[in-house]
Amino acid sequence: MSDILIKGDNSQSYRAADELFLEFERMIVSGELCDGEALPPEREIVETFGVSRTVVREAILALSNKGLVEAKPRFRPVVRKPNFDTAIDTVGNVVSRLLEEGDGVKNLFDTRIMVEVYLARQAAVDAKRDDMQSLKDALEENEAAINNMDLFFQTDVKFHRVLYAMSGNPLLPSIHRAYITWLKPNWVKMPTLPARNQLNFESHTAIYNAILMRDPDKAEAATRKHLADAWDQINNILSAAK
Amino acid sequence: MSDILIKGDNSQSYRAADELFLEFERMIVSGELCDGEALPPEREIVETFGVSRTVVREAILALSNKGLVEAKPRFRPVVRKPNFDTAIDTVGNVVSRLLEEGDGVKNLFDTRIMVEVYLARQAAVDAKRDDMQSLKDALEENEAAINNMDLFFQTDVKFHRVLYAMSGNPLLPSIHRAYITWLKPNWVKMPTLPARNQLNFESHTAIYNAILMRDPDKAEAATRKHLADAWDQINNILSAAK
DNA sequence: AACTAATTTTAGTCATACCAAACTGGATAT
DNA sequence: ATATCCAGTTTGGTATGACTAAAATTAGTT
Repeated sequence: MSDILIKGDNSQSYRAADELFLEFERMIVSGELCDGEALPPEREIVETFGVSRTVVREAILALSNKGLVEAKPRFRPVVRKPNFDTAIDTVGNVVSRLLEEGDGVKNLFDTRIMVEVYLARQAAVDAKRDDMQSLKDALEENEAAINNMDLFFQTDVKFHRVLYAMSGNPLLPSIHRAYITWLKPNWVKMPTLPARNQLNFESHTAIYNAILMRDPDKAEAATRKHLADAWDQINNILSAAK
Repeated sequence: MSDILIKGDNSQSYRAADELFLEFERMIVSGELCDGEALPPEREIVETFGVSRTVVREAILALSNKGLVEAKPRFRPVVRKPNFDTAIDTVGNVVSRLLEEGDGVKNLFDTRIMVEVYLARQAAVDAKRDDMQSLKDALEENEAAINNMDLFFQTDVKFHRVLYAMSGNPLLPSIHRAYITWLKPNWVKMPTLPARNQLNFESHTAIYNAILMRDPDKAEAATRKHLADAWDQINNILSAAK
């Protein structure tokens, strides 16, 4: 099952570039190389580690591909201490392509329903006062932006982001960001109408009210309806494209 | 927010290796290069594309880092058409290290609770007869393995896998695999006792029965209890290690 | 047909060289 | 003193050739 990982983990690296990569990875994760710091020049690394520039370049390239350094062409690679967002970005392109096949977008959207239904239920059970205030603020910003296309999208995203943040789990905001990143390409294709904004705002309100009333079932129902609407909108775009 | 992605997307690649990488990526995703097929020798690619071996090697390395080819040292890289499992493997090492920090494992485990609670509730609502049979089979295999440490772990994993598969969403099995991969290192450290296996089996039974009775709330409760137990076991290991 | 030895091919590595872009420090202008 | 500009230096991207050890292939043998 986990052949690939096992291989990657326990096999000694026979390539010098791999070992150098691991060394730098260790230094970055341990903080020996700080975030934002630039890597030494390639020729200096050559001297330090006694390997050829070929090896150094391949190691740096690997760091770049894994998102551990940010390497613009002709600039010194800058150390980026990895977090879950960068991890997601690392696979971003591949995932985007995978989503284009078959029901990829639909399947991803279904997992979003899964997450948000859970979050809504959970919020209805144990949302704190501060969180409810944040959610209310986001809701009001959303309402105020109904006639502003761009701003409405932003406040829409923010409302959901607050829901994710309310979980108190720092992984959830990263997951939310991933959903936005991967689903946005389908989203931006559709024309935004004030009428639709109004509908979405009302859906948000329904979710908020259900949570406020401490009614998990109602919160779930409101979330499902909202996301079902959203999917219809995306799906129209997708099927129109065919 | 999505600076990194935008940069990666719209900036023309000024590095020849990047362009070659994109060309191969396209060929792999489009199926022009089939899964399992070996890449041509480096020197042949040099001729075909009129670039130096340096560039070819860097492009291939990038493919390898992204999981689009499997490159054992000294062997020709083998094309691997990407799927969600390989995407997860690509970030596997980095994520593993991230999890080691702070409450990383706990946070990941909490998302697992989120997913499985949802799945259990959903199964209670709309599980099909075939799915229930699969779940029952897995449960019986699990019971039969109570006195066999390794086998119990396998059947334990399988029971949960059936739950993930019942969603009908092909992304969920990949997510399940990710959980196993990332949480297993903590799991294998603990001694397996028949008594604990018995407890876990009974938890599985409770989940199964709740789903069978079409009771989402009870299914959720049983799942939460089971995973809370599991977390206690993991947590004992984690805190003992400190 | 199966096994083994000799040969060829190839990935990994090193060294060197060149170019163009980025960087540096000092001179000049404001 | 600060900003601007220019020349020299450094550095990343690329190309080329060479060498080694391992893999793939072929030839030869049983």
